[in-house]
Amino acid sequence: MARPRQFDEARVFESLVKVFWEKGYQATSMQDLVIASGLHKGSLYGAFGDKQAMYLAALKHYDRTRIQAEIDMLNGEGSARQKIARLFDNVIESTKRGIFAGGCLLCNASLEMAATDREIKNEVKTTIRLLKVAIMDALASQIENEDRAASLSAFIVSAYFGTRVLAKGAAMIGDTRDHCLQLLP
Amino acid sequence: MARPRQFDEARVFESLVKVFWEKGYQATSMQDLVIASGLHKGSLYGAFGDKQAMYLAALKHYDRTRIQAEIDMLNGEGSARQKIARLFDNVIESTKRGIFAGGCLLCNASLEMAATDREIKNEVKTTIRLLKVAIMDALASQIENEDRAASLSAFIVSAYFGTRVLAKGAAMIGDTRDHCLQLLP
DNA sequence: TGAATTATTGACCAAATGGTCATAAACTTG
DNA sequence: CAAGTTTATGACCATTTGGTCAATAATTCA
Repeated sequence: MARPRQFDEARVFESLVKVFWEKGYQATSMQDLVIASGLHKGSLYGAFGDKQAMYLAALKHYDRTRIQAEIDMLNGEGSARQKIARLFDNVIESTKRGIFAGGCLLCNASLEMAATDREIKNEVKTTIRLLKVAIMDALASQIENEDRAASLSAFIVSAYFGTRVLAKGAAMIGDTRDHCLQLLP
Repeated sequence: MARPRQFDEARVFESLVKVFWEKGYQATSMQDLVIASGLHKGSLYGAFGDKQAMYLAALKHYDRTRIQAEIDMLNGEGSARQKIARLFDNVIESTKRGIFAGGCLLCNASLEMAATDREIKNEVKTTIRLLKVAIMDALASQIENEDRAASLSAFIVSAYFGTRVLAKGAAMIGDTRDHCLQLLP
């Protein structure tokens, strides 16, 4: 063994997430990352490799905290209605609280990076799938037909990401939740 | 009067749209714009002012061609069902044809630029509103309750943009259309 | 034709970009 | 402690960035 890391990895991950979440990949400079993380440039490159790897690490951290929290909620107690409602309520609430204008790093990554970076596309794909499965399981208790539950969950994911786009441009999120709920029995 | 423009403005607009559509704002360099447009750097700056203005001009051109085409379709002949179905079919088709992975410049602009550029946020906002109104009018023939038509149209816009996000990351667009149609009488 | 006005061109620039590297520091194990 | 190994540091680098500008060319109107 040798000299151990002196920085708190979790805290560094968190700072990278915040910068990329707020500014996106291209608009974030190494300067931004240095300032946000408090580390020196060399340390960042030593720990991650390059800027793309930093983004990927940040995205994965985001998925395993923010998105996983939604999945846990979907796997928890409550009716399907309650769970789906809460999924959208969380978007509405974060928009109101102004958390990067209600944006979502996963959603941003899909649009900004999935077309050009294979690894990120993979991460996006698998995380979206996990979210879809969690929704499907949540619906299972109330929708017998498996195919119907599958396609309905895909649809809810779609509507969910749509709110994330609209949150930044126009404020028309409110109705999306109610109409999704109308589709439930 | 004096020396007139020598380049075909429409063609230049179109080339700017394509570059920004494919790469986004930050990832597009002036070099890219110079190559795509065939103009020299000085001419571009002379005609537009700066890079942000080029993006805004490209976005407006996109809105007045691609988005307007959807709005025209919504204002045209056919039942509400047919029109909404076609809205989503167009996304599915462009995804299959590989047009920038089914992406949408308006959607990208909302996520990448609306938070930092007031003018672009405005353009995004008003265009989304136009789209929503067109959908509402299309629904009017079959939905009496005006409030219901309004909120349903907001919802469809949301689902529509969601497909644009998913088109890049995962392929789960198909079901969205059908579920939207289920909401129609 | 010539004065006035605008467009075109491409060389040029300061600043910022992502990334490297030699050196110093800190820790583990024998 | 000393050898060995990893991390931390910040100066450094080539390249690219968005943007400017003076010179030239093309056009209009008197």
